[in-house]
This record gives sequence, C-alpha cells and structure tokens, in this order.
Amino acid sequence: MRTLDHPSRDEMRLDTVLAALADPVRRTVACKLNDAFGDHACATFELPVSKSTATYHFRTLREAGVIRQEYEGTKIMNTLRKDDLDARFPGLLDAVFAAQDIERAEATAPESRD
Amino acid sequence: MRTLDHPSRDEMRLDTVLAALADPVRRTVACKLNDAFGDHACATFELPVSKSTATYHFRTLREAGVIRQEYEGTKIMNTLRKDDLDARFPGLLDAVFAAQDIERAEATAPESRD
DNA sequence: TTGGTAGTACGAAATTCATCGTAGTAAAGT
DNA sequence: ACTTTACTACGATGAATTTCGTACTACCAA
Repeated sequence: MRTLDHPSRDEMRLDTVLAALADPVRRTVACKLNDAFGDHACATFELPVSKSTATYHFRTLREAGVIRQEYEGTKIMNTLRKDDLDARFPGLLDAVFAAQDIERAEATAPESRD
Repeated sequence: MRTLDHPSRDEMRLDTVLAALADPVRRTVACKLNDAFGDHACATFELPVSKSTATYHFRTLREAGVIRQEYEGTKIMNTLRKDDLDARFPGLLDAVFAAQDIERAEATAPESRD
C-alpha cells in the first residue's frame, strides 16, 4: 500500500502554510474541501491547470500540512486538516476562507451601480 | 512633497496580502509595527538584508496594502494599516500575528525536555 | 552652499515557482 | 493477462521573486 508523508502538527511552519494558501489554485482546493463533506479525489476538482501541475499543487498543500492525502485504490482522497491547522494556528484558516468568500462575492456581485 | 501610492480598501487582494505576509522579512516588519506604538522609519527595523532589498520589501508591503508609508522630511514613516485590513479581511491579520507569536515562542523556548 | 541622511531606481544575478509534456507505476476492473 | 484509471516522477522552460551594488534624489542642517 502506498503512503504519503505528512508533517505533524508541530512541524507545520507559518511560512509554508501562508505560501501554500497564497496561491489561488491551491486556495481553491482548500476552500472546496472546506465547503464539501467527506473527502475528494484529485480529479474531481476541475482546476484550470494540467494534471501534472495539479499534482504539484496538491503536494505543496500536503507538505505544508494543509491537506491530508491517502491512497484509496488508484485514487488519492484529499481531506482538509482543519483540526490540526486550528490547533496549530488558531483562526488562520477561518480568516483565510472568510476573506476568500468576500472576494468571491465581489467577483460575482453586480459590481456596484454605474 | 513626495507621496506614495497605496491601494484603497477594496483594491486590496487576498493573493497579494497573503504573499506579502508569507515572507519572513516582511512578516517581521508587520509584526513590529503591530507591537510598537506610533510609526517608524524604515531604518529602525534592523532587517537581515541590504538597504535596497529592504526598500523592495517595504514597497511590497505597501502595494499589498499592509502598511502605509508617508514621507516626513527625508525619512519615510511606516504604519500598519490595521483598520483597513480588519475591515477588508476580518480576523486575518490577528490570526497571522497570533501564529507568528506561537512560532516565535517555540524558537526561544527550551524545546521541550531531552 | 556644502554635506549628511534616508531613502529610491535601475540593472544584474541567483534562486524559486508554476507550468507543461512525456513516460511510468500501482491498483482495480474485465 | 490485459486494459483502464488515477495519479506520480522527471526534466525542461519561462516567469516571478529575492537579492545586491551602484548611482541617484529630495530634504534637512550647519
């Protein structure tokens, strides 16, 4: 059975977590995992990048400690490490997701009157 | 009188703010401005980089909207745009500063028993 | 007006990051 | 046993980031 390395809680670094969440593609992945229930294979995300680039972004998120990746047959199931992140850096993830929601709302909103 | 451009609240982008705060040098600057009262000239920060690199980091922070820079004679006074950031992305700055404190405490702590 | 102070602008180099295509692999299905 | 699925590893490439030194500028002080 194939397994993947994950940082423990206290191995998580703020630098790495912030850098991971600074990228829009990766933040999209994290947000979707937060919104949805359960876990999700990489292929279900419909990212605007090639498959190999997607692999790179998932690995970056995993190595930062943002997501957990576990093989399930030929698929990899991804889950948000919300509990671990919340324990390590309280409030950070929620603040980022809230900020993301704010920007997303602006993008779809009628852009004020004009 | 020289002036510098700053993004308005609604021009602030999450991408840019997170990228600005992901860098350790820049996060140090932001944290120091948060801890200290009043404003501070660039030269007072004692950063581990050259003067021109420091200029680059201050500009990056300003263009992200994290700090405000205003000329005062030949000096530039820097202030944290806490109110603006809090209005734009509530809780984000505080979570980052709290996380930074946690890591800083670990670095100086006796690294548990061994 | 001459000098010092506190910064910038510019160009260059080194590094890191994001991207891709191709080729490969482990597990599952048939 | 063969094929398909879902992904990875590797190498390459171009873009962005971080770094620096040198030269410059605006302002202040003597």
